[in-house]
Amino acid sequence: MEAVLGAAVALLDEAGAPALTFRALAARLGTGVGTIYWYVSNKDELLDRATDHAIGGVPAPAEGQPQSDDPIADLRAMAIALFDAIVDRPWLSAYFMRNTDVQGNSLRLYEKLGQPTLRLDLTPRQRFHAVSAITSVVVGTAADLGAEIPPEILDGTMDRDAYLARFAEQWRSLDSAEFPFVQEIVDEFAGHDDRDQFLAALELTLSGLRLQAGTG
Amino acid sequence: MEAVLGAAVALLDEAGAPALTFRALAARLGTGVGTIYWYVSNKDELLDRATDHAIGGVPAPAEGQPQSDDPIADLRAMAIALFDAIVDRPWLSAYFMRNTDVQGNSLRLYEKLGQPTLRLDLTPRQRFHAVSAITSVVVGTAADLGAEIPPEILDGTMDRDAYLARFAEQWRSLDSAEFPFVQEIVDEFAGHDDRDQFLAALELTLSGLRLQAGTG
DNA sequence: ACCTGAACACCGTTCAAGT
DNA sequence: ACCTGAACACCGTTCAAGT
Repeated sequence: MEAVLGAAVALLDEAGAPALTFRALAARLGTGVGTIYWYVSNKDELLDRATDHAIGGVPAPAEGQPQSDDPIADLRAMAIALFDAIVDRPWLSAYFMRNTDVQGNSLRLYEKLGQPTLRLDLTPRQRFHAVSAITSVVVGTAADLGAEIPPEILDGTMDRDAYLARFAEQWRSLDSAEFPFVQEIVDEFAGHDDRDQFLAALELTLSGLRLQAGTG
Repeated sequence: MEAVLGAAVALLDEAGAPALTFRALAARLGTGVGTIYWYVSNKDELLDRATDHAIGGVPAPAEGQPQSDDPIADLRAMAIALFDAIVDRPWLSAYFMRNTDVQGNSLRLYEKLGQPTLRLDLTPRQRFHAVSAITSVVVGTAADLGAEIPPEILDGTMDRDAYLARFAEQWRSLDSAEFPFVQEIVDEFAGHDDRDQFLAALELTLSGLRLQAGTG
């Protein structure tokens, strides 16, 4: 079982979700396709378990210094740790927290992410919504970061800047009376860094949360 | 072409992404599979165009009363309109804004979503990040809303409350010393409404944004 | 310019058969 | 209890051939 998940994660890391097929997995394990079905009842469960296996390796930053005096800072640190894990493994975003029945590690990470909210002056409902919001920012931005990468870039045929520039050029050619906003942000888009984009989105949510908790 | 996209959207609406196959589409159109490849060069492009086709039907709430005196309120209205559109058609979330080359309607909607930020006191970069953050909240929460629905529920075999209750029960059985946060929010989770969750996440981002813009 | 559908190389999943 | 791999019913995509 451990070997199956390890090989599955390896395949996903090497070439993304499409690379994980029962045949490829069986070949890597040196067995037949049927064998895998003894450990896992279908592909969804395979992906759920592989995702949870990978999430198990996400370092909990709160491990060393259990908690700072600022819960918001702890939330930020956890969110960034999760984001970094997903950036390294874009295939994670599609299956994270999909089924906590099978995803014990994901549930533990969810707990870690939520604990700092217990030190904020919020209702249970507000805490639940806050953590959902943060998770959604992390998974949402990390997901379109993974989706954004077209085959041309992975090939190395075209680099990311050139890819963005192509869009930027097309956007610049739009009528500026009809597309004032797109014109306004096209330069930002052309040179944008995904991590900055994520951090900015996270900061908006966190400052909204700080306001809601009446802290600072 | 129009007919192809119409039929594709119909298939997606009826049974989700897995239902859209070239064979099913050809059958519905009364032609051969090869025909579709004359209009579209592969499945990704088919999904991009179908998504954009559907996005074209999203009502721009700013149409009637072009803008209120509160840009934040206009942002909220646009975000909610987009969320509602995606809730009705969960398959949208995976392809929205993936390729604006082909997605003219999506770009127009992105523009509409961004325009209110022009009336806020922000830098271009802040405007870009704000709209990205809002888009990410909308798509992120709407996406796991679509993913959350397992076959058992679509069948009608089990209703949503019972499904959530099953998880809640499992969560309640966890050690409360190790999982204090999960224990704290389990009741909220069990009865949660996805729309409320989205609205709460949106509100956190918007209030962070209002703070950043120094308005109100 | 537009359509056709057989053919190819893949999938996930099952199952009778083995140890 | 665990493994095997041929077989089945599907995919997306191509292409020689038609109008």
